[in-house]
Amino acid sequence: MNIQEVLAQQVKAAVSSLYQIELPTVEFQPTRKEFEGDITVVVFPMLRFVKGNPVEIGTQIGTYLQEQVQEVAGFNVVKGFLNVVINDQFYLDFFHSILDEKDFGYVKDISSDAVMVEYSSPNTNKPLHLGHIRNNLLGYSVSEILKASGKTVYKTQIINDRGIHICKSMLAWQKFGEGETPESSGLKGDHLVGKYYVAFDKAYKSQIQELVNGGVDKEQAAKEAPILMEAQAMLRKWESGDEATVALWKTMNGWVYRGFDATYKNLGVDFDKLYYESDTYLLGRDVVKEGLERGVFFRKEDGSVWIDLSDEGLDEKIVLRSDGTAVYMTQDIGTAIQRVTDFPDIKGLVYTVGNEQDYHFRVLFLILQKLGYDWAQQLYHLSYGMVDLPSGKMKSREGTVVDADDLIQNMEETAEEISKELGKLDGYSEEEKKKLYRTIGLGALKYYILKVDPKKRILFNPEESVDFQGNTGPFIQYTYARIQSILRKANFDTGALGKDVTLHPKEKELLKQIQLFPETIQLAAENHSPALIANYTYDLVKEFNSFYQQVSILGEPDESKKQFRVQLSKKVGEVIQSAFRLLGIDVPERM
RNA sequence: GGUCGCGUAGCUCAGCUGGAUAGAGCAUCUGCCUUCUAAGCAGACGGUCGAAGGUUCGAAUCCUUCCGCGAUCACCA
Repeated sequence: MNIQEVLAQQVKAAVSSLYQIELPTVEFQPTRKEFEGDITVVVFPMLRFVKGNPVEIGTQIGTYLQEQVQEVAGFNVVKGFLNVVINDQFYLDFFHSILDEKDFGYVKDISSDAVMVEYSSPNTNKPLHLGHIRNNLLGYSVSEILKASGKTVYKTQIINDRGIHICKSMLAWQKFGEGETPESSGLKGDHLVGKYYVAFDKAYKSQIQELVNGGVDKEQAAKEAPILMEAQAMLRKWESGDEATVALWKTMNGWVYRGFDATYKNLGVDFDKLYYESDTYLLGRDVVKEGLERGVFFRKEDGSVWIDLSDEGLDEKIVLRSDGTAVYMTQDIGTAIQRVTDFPDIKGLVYTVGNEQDYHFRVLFLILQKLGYDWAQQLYHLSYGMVDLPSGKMKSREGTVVDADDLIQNMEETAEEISKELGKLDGYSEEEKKKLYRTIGLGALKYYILKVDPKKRILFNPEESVDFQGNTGPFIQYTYARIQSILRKANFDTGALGKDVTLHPKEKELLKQIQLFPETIQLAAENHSPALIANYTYDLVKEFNSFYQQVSILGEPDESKKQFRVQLSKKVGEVIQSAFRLLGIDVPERM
């Protein structure tokens, strides 16, 4: 039981004993640094039940607590704030209780109810960029956080492997590629295919211009450009199963998948189950037809099928085209149902998709509810803000993107430069160094993105790049490395570990912060927010560095105290590692 | 135009279900490496929390209106 739960009961008991009144709740907050105390009881809300002067009431409750509760060592009252001092023993007991616990803070008995987290879900016509990185990091991290909070989690993605966008790359490759392959060009598969996506756009634009110069109206030119019409024809051939087209599609998608795999591996993300749109794009149609019979949907005169959501404050939305083919929404209905069929233990789905699709997911969830699926109550759109550049939105076809692979490589190179300047890596082999640069570079990038509230849009300035000092990944990794350095030099003697040492204020602060880890994980899981983990870790690390600076660990003459500090440092290291694992960030032994 | 989101220090961000004098980092300026890693620590400077009303003992936080930025409202995905 943490101190807040203990005190809540005791405060209620105090009020009951002093005033014969039952309080429904007690409000707490951490005591501000400028006052003495560890936890603060806010008296104001009690005034609704207990009439009187807040300072007097606070003092009376404080006196009661000090007399009756062994953990309470003292108190003071400022205005309506009762600051309670908790004795060292409480924190020491807490520390001993978690000393040997592995993965402290993680929930160990995993619920049989599962959650499926979808993330990444790229189109297969171009390489991944910074926007995808945010998506991947968020999805992966939220998955890990949900696991640590006690859920079974399946990570998945839906690969958008069909459609006009892919035909554009295919067509451009046919026209301008001269048989180029990843092997012949030395290009990564996704980059090669992306190159032809850009090539298509260039040709398309110049054809439009030609038409316009020839006197054609601009809008019409955009529809009639020959290369676009060719692409549309190619899509029709693909849908009719034309062998040559399908073969080319398979070949080029294969290149892209190998490229994606490399990037995913680089980023350190993975998936338990993949879904391909080409496999599932027909599935939703049956459901829609069935829903039509049950009156969930209605048919318009031209044969198209719709749902009326005006009762929910939304509009009518199409779910099937007049020619009977599936739209985006149809596929998503089918995919959701397919997933629950494949994994019957799923009680919820988390969709990691940008906030430009907020409306789409509101509609999707409503439709699934109206179709009567009980799990539809548990759907969550993890909506995140776009990553924009100072020049504006990233657009693959115009080449204005920060490429994922390039960015990762840049980060590693920056880490290498800084490491070399600092020159602390004597004795490391080239291989070890390389691995370390990766750890640090990726750590900087991942932390930079994950520490921001997912809802907020990120403005990424490549010129200024990502910091390595202050509230950053490397700062936290550095602290971890420092701790490991101490542990390498320390002799462990748990027998000498004192159970009744007097705590230094910094030690107490550290223990308080460690104690917050389990609830922080729960909070992060409820809010689907890795940012809460990042900020927690930062606070812990700041606290440790301050401790490290003020208090000598290995130089402490009292063996009992020294052992305590060594063990405390070790625990802080473990929590840093556990927390960073939730963010998908590695920690180094040295740096 | 309707709907949704965002607006906190020069910049990037915290601020939990309303609570004490709104916190960090970067940048600028001071100190601290003969002692456990200075990617660090300690400090200074920097704020009409977009604006105005309202609710409350108490508002950055809740409500209303307005302003700014973004997204979205397709038989595209």
